[in-house]
Formats: sequence, structure tokens, C-alpha cells
Amino acid sequence: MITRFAPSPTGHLHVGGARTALFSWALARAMGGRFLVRIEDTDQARSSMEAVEGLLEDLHWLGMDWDEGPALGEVGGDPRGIGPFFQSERTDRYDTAIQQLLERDLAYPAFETPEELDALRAEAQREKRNFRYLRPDGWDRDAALERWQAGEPCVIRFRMPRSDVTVEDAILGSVPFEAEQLDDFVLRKRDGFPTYHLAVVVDDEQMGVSHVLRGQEHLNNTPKHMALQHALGYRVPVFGHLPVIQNADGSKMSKRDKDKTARAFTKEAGVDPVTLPIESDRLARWLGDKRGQLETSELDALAAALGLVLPEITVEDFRRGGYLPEVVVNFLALLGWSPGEKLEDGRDLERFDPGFLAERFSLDRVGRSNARFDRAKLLAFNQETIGAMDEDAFAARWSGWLRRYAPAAVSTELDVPLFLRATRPRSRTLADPTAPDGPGAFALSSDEGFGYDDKAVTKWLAKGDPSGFVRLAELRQTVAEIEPFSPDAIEASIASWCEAREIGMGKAAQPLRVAVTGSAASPALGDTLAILGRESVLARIDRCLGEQA
RNA sequence: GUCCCCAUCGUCUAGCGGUCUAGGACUCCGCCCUUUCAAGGCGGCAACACGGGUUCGAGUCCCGUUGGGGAUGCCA
Repeated sequence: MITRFAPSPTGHLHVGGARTALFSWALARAMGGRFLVRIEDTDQARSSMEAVEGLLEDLHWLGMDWDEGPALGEVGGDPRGIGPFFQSERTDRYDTAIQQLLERDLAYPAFETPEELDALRAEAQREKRNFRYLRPDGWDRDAALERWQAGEPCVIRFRMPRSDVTVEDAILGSVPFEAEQLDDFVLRKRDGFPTYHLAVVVDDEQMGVSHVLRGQEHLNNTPKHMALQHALGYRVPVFGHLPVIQNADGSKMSKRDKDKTARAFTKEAGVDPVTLPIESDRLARWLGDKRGQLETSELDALAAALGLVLPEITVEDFRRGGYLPEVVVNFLALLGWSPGEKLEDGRDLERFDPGFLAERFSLDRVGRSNARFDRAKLLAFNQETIGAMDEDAFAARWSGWLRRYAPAAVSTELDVPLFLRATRPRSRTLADPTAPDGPGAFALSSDEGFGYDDKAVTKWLAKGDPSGFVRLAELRQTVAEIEPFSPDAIEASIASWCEAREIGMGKAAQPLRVAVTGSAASPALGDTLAILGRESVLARIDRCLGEQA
């Protein structure tokens, strides 16, 4: 068995692609087969080398390895001599295939311009007809070949056989397609590059791919691919079409969602284009073209300029968001696959690592219905995994994330182990401890840099008899003398202070907490104060007393 | 419009004709614990889209309706 993942390098790996890759990888691993990666860069306008590198790194980060394909460290290579793995470097092979088809009159040049085709489509739509391109009956082959030979710009189309095709899908079963629905699709574009349809068929054959897993959005393409395979005398691989991953609103979760969100927001915001970080002609074109896509960097810049939060779509988005790769893999695997096993206590087995998938994955347990991507559940999985790690493992993961995404977030003076002890149980992602509104925010601002929550001040400091301010002033003295200034000693000292006055801990803890963090919620009091350090705590108490009382 | 796919709690799913008064997870809501917020423990709400068949028996099989999704590109 040979499976493959064949992304087009137009940006980071998105979650749909990640799941396709994951299932393909897991299938090969579970069946003792091979898994290869191929880069489908036939769209010259949109492909880039940075995207290739990003894609490979995303795959690697998720824990997948490939036996054949572009090299990334130890992974990849070409042991069978089936490369290159970039379609842009395989054009001779596509030309050969096209030549064969042309000679047998199974393919032919077509000279309509894109504009003419657009017009034909528009006309068909007006008349509520289905447009499909077919070679006319009285077509003059010699004349067409002559024009082609003369170098007239054209595309090469496949002569789709006028017969019904049934796709035997390993997930969906038999899927019939009527001949009337199939048209003479393009094999080679005007720019000389093959279309996806031709390239994928040629490469899968030449690379010996036996099982093709892909999203259901490709199901309609499959009869075309099968017809091509028959025409070229190729083997037909086993196809498996995976259900679509949907957004919360039920639409397909796609890379273009970022463009979609940004486009809608830009139009609505009604800002002067000159103030935006994108050249105005390009911006106008993008705004007017639903199919147009900006580069990731452009989108990020635009979002920043507009104060817009782009939807998380790519693996990199989730990595930046502080999700763990094994959790992403686990969650993605559950979107359309389940092990179908119960634990001893009657719960479903649903938490597993990539190794489990690689051992147990099978096509017969892949679902057929679309699945919505539920952030809440992903977050819950991430939190649970973070909570279950031992301290060192968590610290290592967290600092790895910090170095990559927020190297300046914490000062060198911070007691990191203590900080993490306090923030980890309150964190759902690696980004949470240092998030601006996260559980560790109080420790990351200067003594003057945070604001006081009015409600908290009123409730815990202004009210009461004696008031919180009065207690706070008394506590200041106690706090100044705690030795050592450790969580346990602080807790013990405050507790005995309360005991002596026969009052509950809350009467002391809350005024203190509000004074040093500005809010009524923070980690345990001992941890909170110890993280700040005595000096900072006293400074904040003084500030509070002076500013709020 | 046309073609294709799909249909169990709000969401992800288990269920492959009787063991289903439909199980689990997430979310949500209570209660406990508690110096706050979390975490943790316990409990609760919540689904077989509808209509016909087939069958002794249907969430499970068939057909239709409705609903959702995908495709309809010289993108992949």
C-alpha cells in the first residue's frame, strides 16, 4: 500500500489538509505501507517555496513522517527513484502523457479565451442551463492541430468518453455519475502547465500510489480522473473521500475563510484604502474577486491595521495559539474517525496519541457525514493534556512556545517554576499564562502598569467595617515581615493573622488580592504574592492605598 | 438551476434488526470543595428530521420528502 499527501503550496497547512494528511499517513502506517508527500505547485501564480517549507514543518510538527518526498531533516528522500516531488519539475512527464492522448485523438486543443468561456457560462446561467464544454461534432481536427502547431495560444482538453462512470469509494460506496454531467475538462493550461487533474493522475501512477484519500470536495473530480486513467492505461487506485470539516456556521472550513473574513470586514469598515498596508490596485482587485487570495503576511498586516481577528484555520494558527500537536492530531482524528472502543468505565475511548492512530487507523471506521470544528472541545482536550503533564514537561513545552511566539513576554527576574505552578491549572493553552487577560497577567505588568477593577475595589476594599482599606493597611505591616517570602509562609502568616482576629481568610485575602492584582481573581494568594516578591507587593499595596482609598 | 454526498443530544460521536426506557465526550446548569479564579469530585438538561414501506420486530434495511453540505475554474 502506498498513500500520499499532495498539498498545493499556497500557504500553511490548513486543518482540512492536516486531517487528510493524517489519515493517509495513519493508513499507510497501520497497513505497513509507504507514505509519500508530493508538492502540487502547478499554479504558478500562487505557489511559493516558503509555503512548501511551512507545509513540511507543519506536518512534522504534528508528528507525521514521510518515506518519500521533499527532504526535511531526516525525513523524506527518494529511495525508489520516483521523484522529483515537485510537479513543476515533472512537466516532461505530463507532456508525454498529453502527447499520447493527442495522437490517439483523446485530447485536443481548444482555442476559446477565458473571457469567451465566462460569457458562455453566464449565458448558460441566464437560461438556467448547465454549462459544460464539449467538442462539437463537426470539429475539424486537422485545422485545430495546425493552429496549435503554429503556436496559437490554447488549452488542451480531454475528450471525455460519453459513458456513465461509477466511482467505487472505500468510504462512501458506489457513487454513480451520468455521462451527461461530464465535460471535456482541461489537461493543459494556456501557460503550458498541466491542470491538477492531469498531474495528479500521472503522478499517482508513476509513484505507485495505491490509495488516494482526499476531501469530499474532490468527489466530482473522480470520474474525470478515472476516465483519464483508463485512457492512459493506468491502474485505478482505491479512492476514499473524507467528509468536509465545517466551521461553526456549517460552511466548509477553508483557507479562503481568512480572505473572506478580511474582505467582508474591509468593505464594511469603509476605511480609506490609502491607510491600509496593501497597494491600492491590488487591494481593489482582491476586494472585487471572491476567488482572490492575499498572502498570509498581507492578511496579517491588513488584520493588524484594521484591528481584526482572523479565524484560526491553519495548523500554524493553532500552534501559535498554544495548542499541543498531539492534541491537534487527536482532535482532528476524531473529526470523521473514531476507534469505536469503550473504556472499562463505559466511556468512549477518545483520547489517544499519534502512535495509537498509526496502529489502529482503518478506513472502515471513517464516517460519512460532515463534522463541525468545535473549538470548545479542542480547548478542553488541550487543557486536560496540559493538566496531566508533569512539571518539567510542561515547562519545556511552554518555554519552547514562548521562545517562538513571545520571547519578550516575561522578564528574566520572574520565578518561572512558581509562575507556571500558579498559571498552569488556569491555562488551556501554552499562550494563556502570558496572555494579556490571562491568569499570569498580574505578574507581567509593572507595579504601576495595571488598572484597578472598580467593582472589586468597591466590594473588597471600600466596603465593610472595618473596611478593606483599613485591613489592608494593617496587613501591610504583616506582609513586610513575612520570612521567608514563600507561598507557604505567606499563606500561614495570613491565616494566623485572620485567626487572631477571628475572621475568615477572605477578609484578608481579597483586599490583598485586589490591591496587588487589581482584580478579585488570581492564583492562590501565597503564589500570587510570592511571584510578585515582597518589594513589588508592598509597592502595590502603597499604590492602592494612595490611589484608591 | 443541475449533479454528488450526508442526516443520532447545541457540537463530536457509539450504535452495523431484538441487549436502546439510545451510551460517551465537549458545552451548559446545579451541588460539593474553597481566601478569589481555576482545577477536582458528584449530579442534571439534552437526540434517533419527517412520511411511507420491508420485517414477528427498525435508530439500524429500502423509497420519498425536507434540511444541510460539496461541486459546477485554463484553483487544487
